Amino acid sequence: MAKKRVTLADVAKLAGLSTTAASMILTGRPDTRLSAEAHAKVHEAASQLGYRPNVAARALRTDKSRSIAFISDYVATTRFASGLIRGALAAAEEARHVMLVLETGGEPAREIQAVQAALDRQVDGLIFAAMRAREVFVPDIVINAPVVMLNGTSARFPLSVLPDEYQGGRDAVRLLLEAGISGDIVLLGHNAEDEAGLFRSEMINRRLAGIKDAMREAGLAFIAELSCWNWEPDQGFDLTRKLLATKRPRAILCLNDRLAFGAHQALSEAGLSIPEDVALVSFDNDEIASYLRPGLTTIALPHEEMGRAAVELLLRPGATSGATLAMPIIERGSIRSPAGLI
Amino acid sequence: MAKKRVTLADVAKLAGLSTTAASMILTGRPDTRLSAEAHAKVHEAASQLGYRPNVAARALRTDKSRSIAFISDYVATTRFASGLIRGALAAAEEARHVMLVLETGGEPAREIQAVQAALDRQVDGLIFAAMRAREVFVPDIVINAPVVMLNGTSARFPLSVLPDEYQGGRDAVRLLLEAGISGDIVLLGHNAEDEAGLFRSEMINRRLAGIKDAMREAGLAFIAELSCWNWEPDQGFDLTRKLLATKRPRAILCLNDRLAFGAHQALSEAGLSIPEDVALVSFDNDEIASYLRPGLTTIALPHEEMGRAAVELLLRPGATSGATLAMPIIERGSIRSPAGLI
DNA sequence: CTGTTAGCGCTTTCAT
DNA sequence: ATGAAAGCGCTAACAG
Repeated sequence: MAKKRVTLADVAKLAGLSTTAASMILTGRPDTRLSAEAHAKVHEAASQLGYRPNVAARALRTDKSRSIAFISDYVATTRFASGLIRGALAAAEEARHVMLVLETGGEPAREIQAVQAALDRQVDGLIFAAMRAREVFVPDIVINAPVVMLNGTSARFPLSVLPDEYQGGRDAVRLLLEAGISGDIVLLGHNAEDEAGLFRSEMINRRLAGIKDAMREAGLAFIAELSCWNWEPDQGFDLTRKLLATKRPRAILCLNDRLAFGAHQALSEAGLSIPEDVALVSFDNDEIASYLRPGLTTIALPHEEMGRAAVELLLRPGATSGATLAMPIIERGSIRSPAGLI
Repeated sequence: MAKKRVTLADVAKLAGLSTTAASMILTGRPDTRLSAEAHAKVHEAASQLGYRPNVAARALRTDKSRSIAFISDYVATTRFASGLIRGALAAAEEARHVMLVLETGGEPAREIQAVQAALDRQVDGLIFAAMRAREVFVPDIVINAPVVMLNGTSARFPLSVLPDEYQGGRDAVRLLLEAGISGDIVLLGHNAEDEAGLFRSEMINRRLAGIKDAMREAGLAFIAELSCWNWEPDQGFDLTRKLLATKRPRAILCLNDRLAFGAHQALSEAGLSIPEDVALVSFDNDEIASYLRPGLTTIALPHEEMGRAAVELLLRPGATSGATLAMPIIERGSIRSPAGLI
């Protein structure tokens, strides 16, 4: 048992050639001109022996490990992460790279650990993914490898992959307008402190900017702006219920789907029907958006595409500018229920 | 720029010692007896230079890469994956290992690719995580490293980490009984084909076995068993609505939270209140379980603990038996609303 | 066109 | 108690 691993030397010996020849043939270097016969023999020997190159040895020699690191603050806390990882994984696989996943919890000490762990393994590049913050702290370590920021930005590293929040904001308003809604709209989730530049400020500011510009251009203003710190269903519920005590909105524009979920609950409880009495739009395309009845019309965060873009950017040699990805409009039935929509 | 990486030789030179000495001191071998002075000098030099060992080189020499592979069929499709990954990541970090994450989509070709990619990188062990299937296909490749199955089993590899579905099933019934419910219970999600041994059969069979045993022991029988193929909210909704046309259950035991979510919608629509009119219990502790009003009482899948257990098992030298983890009872308000429950 | 040689950075006998 | 030297598996100069 524990058969010794087959090495390049074994292959070369079986093929009756030197390891050099075997190496060149197997790595498929174009500039070399070995006989077709040699090629055949080496490939034959390799597959017969089940040869697999030792990546550690190769990395030692070439400084290329065919692996990248995906370092994120949180991976499970938010449903966002999995889409990001999935997309990144798919792109890495296509490029025949392997991905190390590391989580830091946003703690500086763990960030340093993570970056060093990755660097110690000679990764070919690093992705810093942000689930929570927008401006990401990247430990002050010399990083001799390409870096791309995913869903975040950093002063040190210019390459970022971001969703087009501004346009997303505009689209949300446009959907309402196109459904013939021209007033009595409330905004749910606006938070003054965000605008002041605190928690996830940039991200939300862009979204908000798009919303407000579109509203202004249409000559509209919100009849109420409900703000809260925590964008969870219970907040959406409470705020909406309170709102309904004094106002009767025609539409509620929610800053994320979880808030919309809570609003949906409050609306149902009040006997209001969606979308006839009040329409709902929101952002993210959270899983719950499709669970509601009617389904939530939402401006999606293109997580999978973002993950994919980050890896492609990382692996493209001279990449010089990042990517801003469109947020797809997912129409379900919470604004209007045309034939064919759920 | 692009300062050359500092190597062990640099440290040794600065310390005025041989690389041998530096190596022994830095790796902290106990059996060697170098002078305290030598220790001090080497450590001093290392930290001054910011020395970091090259893991690839070390792996080449020692056959230990301090990395493990996490190979799963699906990572993003199910909300399960992230908990599993998160737990595994935490345990790996504590053991100073790094984790490669690979996704196969359950396709044999990709499974082979993934295993080889991992093996090529000399991983110290592999975890096969199953999100969909129970019995996992592991490609027939010689794997000279420990393997543990996570949320699945394999004929080839005996070490598995599984949730205690049987006890979980019993607990669900017990909760109903303890709330004084003693009849008119319906089972939602039972699927005859599962019992026949198809899709995720084993997992569900154990859960069902626990439920049925507990029911029988209490001298109870379901007044209806609603089966469906796809355990999603819309199915739960349709089935429950249909049920309500002819029967008035006192409780619905749902085989997962998404089904319960749909049942909840149908119940609310019918003007029935939870838990007073009908109680709800289910399984998984999906995120949505906490979003509902009242919150769903559910038997949780301990994903994070499972991920953690898998890594610990993998890294423990002589591990010989797997782990079966308890499914925690998460009491919210869908069976009864005692003071303090949401 | 092919083979020999010299390392990549590290650990580990084996001498001293 | 410490160091010289060999070698893990591979690739890249350089000869032949």
